[in-house]
Amino acid sequence: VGTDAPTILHVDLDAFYAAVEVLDDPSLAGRPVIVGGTGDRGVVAACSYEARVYGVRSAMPMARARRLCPGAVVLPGRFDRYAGVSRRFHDVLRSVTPLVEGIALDEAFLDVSGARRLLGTGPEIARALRGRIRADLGLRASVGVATCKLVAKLASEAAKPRAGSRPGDAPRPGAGVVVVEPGREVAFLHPLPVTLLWGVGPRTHARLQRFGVRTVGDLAALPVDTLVRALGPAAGRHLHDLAWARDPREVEPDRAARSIGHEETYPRDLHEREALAREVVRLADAVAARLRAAGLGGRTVTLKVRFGDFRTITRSRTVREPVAAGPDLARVAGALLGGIDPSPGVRLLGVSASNLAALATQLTLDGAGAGGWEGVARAVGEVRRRFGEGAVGPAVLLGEGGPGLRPEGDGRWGPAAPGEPA
DNA sequence: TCTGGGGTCCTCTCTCAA
DNA sequence: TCTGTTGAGAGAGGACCC
Repeated sequence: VGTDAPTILHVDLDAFYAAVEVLDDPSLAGRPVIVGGTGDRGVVAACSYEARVYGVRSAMPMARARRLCPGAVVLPGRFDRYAGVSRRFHDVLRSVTPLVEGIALDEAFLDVSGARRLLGTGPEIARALRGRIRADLGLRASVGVATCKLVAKLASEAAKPRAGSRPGDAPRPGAGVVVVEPGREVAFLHPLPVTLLWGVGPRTHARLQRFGVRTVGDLAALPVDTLVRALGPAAGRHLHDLAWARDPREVEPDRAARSIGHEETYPRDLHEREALAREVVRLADAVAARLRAAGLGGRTVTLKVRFGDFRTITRSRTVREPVAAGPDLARVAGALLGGIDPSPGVRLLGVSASNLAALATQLTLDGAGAGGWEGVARAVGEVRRRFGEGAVGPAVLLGEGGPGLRPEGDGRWGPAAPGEPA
């Protein structure tokens, strides 16, 4: 048992995508801004606090968001730009400690236990970080300081600004930094709504409501056995521990990816096998490009199909040797597609690779292994790097508006509206 | 109201081998 | 030889997160 509790920070940029858009176009300041898929099937990826007053939330269908807030500025999003800002954000964090675990573009945990001697107390580091993010990036961050990840995360949530209560109201600034002192974790946690806990989504919440659980305190009062019966052993025990602020998870700086995939929702359902087969090639090509960039191959290839009625199935196959080349991925995924009846109409198609392993490049450069596609893939990567994503790609995609990957960001939150750049 | 795309982790079922 | 046990791995689905 350590005599000194760890000091964990959770840093979260406020309304990240929308804030970047305001940064790049100051005329948007103070207006409701919504970033996401602009087409009929798009969803909200992020929105400014001025939009939240109207009830707009992330993950909400864009059609509904537009109805709730007709005056909003709706933007398709520029993923590359956000990723660039995110890199600078993480650079700022790593200037404090190497123990930074990125959770998303706009969010990270820091273990500053070892930095305290040099840089001051947790709260002092938190305030300094906030200031540097504001000065260097022009963005606002909320920071939670606590002895474990869960409490730090909820503390940063508590530090966030709040939307006003009536349309047109200005947002209310948050505390910016919220500190939960060691020993105060349970008192902080128990009054909070149970839905704030990591792992309590709509389904689990519905189950918990049957036991009258509304707050984290209610959850903590439930016997573990009851929870295990209701939610299963892993989730039951885990949530019970969290409700008592027992969260031993460490900050892990270098988490390796477990899977790499691409999926796409179409503006209209696809019914024809040929069109779907072409899409599988395109998605496989996209996955292959990212696998190669990471120097990885996948042994398991999964095809995901969502039908018009939203029923979703996956079909997967595990092969002996990791594959990374587009044609190899496409062959496996295409075979899986062959076992599926597309006649009800396919809304979404996805291809992903898992069971990842480092690629044995030396063995395959001369085309001796992995189907002989490695050399070709290398050349394709080089041509795309020099001449753009559309410069070269699978022949089957010719006449489909260019063979290559779409630029990152386009369609990232659903199909674009007609007339928008595709 | 009509539901994105990037993922992670867990559970259940089945098969096969020891 | 027959039967039961166990564990690993694959495959499918589901819940959840940002």
